[in-house]
Amino acid sequence: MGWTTEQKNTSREKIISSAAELFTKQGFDNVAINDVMKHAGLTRGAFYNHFNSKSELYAEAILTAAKLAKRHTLEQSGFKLADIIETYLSDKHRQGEFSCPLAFLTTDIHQRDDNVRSTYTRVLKGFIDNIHELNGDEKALSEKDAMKKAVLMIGGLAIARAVNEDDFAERLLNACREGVNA
Amino acid sequence: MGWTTEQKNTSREKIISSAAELFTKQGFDNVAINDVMKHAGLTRGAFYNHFNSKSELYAEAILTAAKLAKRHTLEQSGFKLADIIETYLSDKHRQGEFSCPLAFLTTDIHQRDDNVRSTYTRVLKGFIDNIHELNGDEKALSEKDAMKKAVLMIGGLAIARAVNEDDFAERLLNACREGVNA
DNA sequence: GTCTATAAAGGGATAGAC
DNA sequence: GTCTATCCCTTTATAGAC
Repeated sequence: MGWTTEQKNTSREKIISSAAELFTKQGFDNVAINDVMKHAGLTRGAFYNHFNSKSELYAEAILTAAKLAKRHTLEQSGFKLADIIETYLSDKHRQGEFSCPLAFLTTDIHQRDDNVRSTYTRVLKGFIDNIHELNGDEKALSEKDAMKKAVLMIGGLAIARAVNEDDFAERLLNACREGVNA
Repeated sequence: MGWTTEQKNTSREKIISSAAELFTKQGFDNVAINDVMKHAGLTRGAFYNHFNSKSELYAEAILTAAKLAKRHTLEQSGFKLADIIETYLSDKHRQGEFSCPLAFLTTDIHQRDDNVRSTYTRVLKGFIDNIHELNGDEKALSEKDAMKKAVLMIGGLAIARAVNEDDFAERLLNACREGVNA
């Protein structure tokens, strides 16, 4: 039989991008391997030819979801920090039009294995680094200040998504927008 | 047979306090009804005599867990806002020596039903109100400022718990402590 | 009200054919 | 590499005895 590595890679990519979307929006436990494979146009049995466990896929999905969210955010806002904050702490983000795994999966991560938690930690560090870079060299940001901004963005979005009152959530996002820009 | 309402209430309280502890630390999906009942010294079958569903218990557990966390925090710190922040954003809290459901369950809530989300929303509003009260009348806090403090506390703790590097988590908590006090 | 037993469904992981 | 079929375990919820 002729299965090229290219075909295998294509399947793998499809699985990961499906997982990125489903896991980020629904969390680890609410998504079955079957869901991911169906979404990727494959069946269950093929899964273990690409990954050793659901958890391993989850870690990959977090990386890809973070890249997708970053791309989406920059495309919407350009490279000015204030605009990026506006996009990140927007109602559209809260509604899931796009989805940053740092904010959508925050408390899910603590329940997972070390591989997943290390991945999350790495992505979070990248997020904080980006804040430094986007801030420009003008008014040298301390690590503390960058962390505070990151927490207001990620934490603010996570909390606003938990709340089931739109106007209250909007006020929360608004307060955070102001706080990050301060 | 003589089952008094008092005995029923005692059982109910045991179930709820067990649920408060287990759910808050492990999330909704990682705790089975059986776990809660065992922890309460009962068996599965008795559960549905007290609650209609796992989700209904979860909502009750969030209320009780919030009260317990508040009590613990105030006992540790007294009523000065700066001390309370110190306790809330402490390594002990991150390690689960006590557990605020707002921070431990943040992204879990979005996956649940409206009853649970309403409960979370209510507890969060109470948290923000407490910030106002504890701040004293001296320098009238705006709603925005109280929300920013709440997000730095709840979000900061939630994120610090996801991270699996102690020193990085400690720097995060530290940045938030400074941010809330500012 | 609590117990044991069980129904009924879901999901992670594996086996073997193609 | 992907498919169908299946093992096996967990879990929510219910039934009926005490």
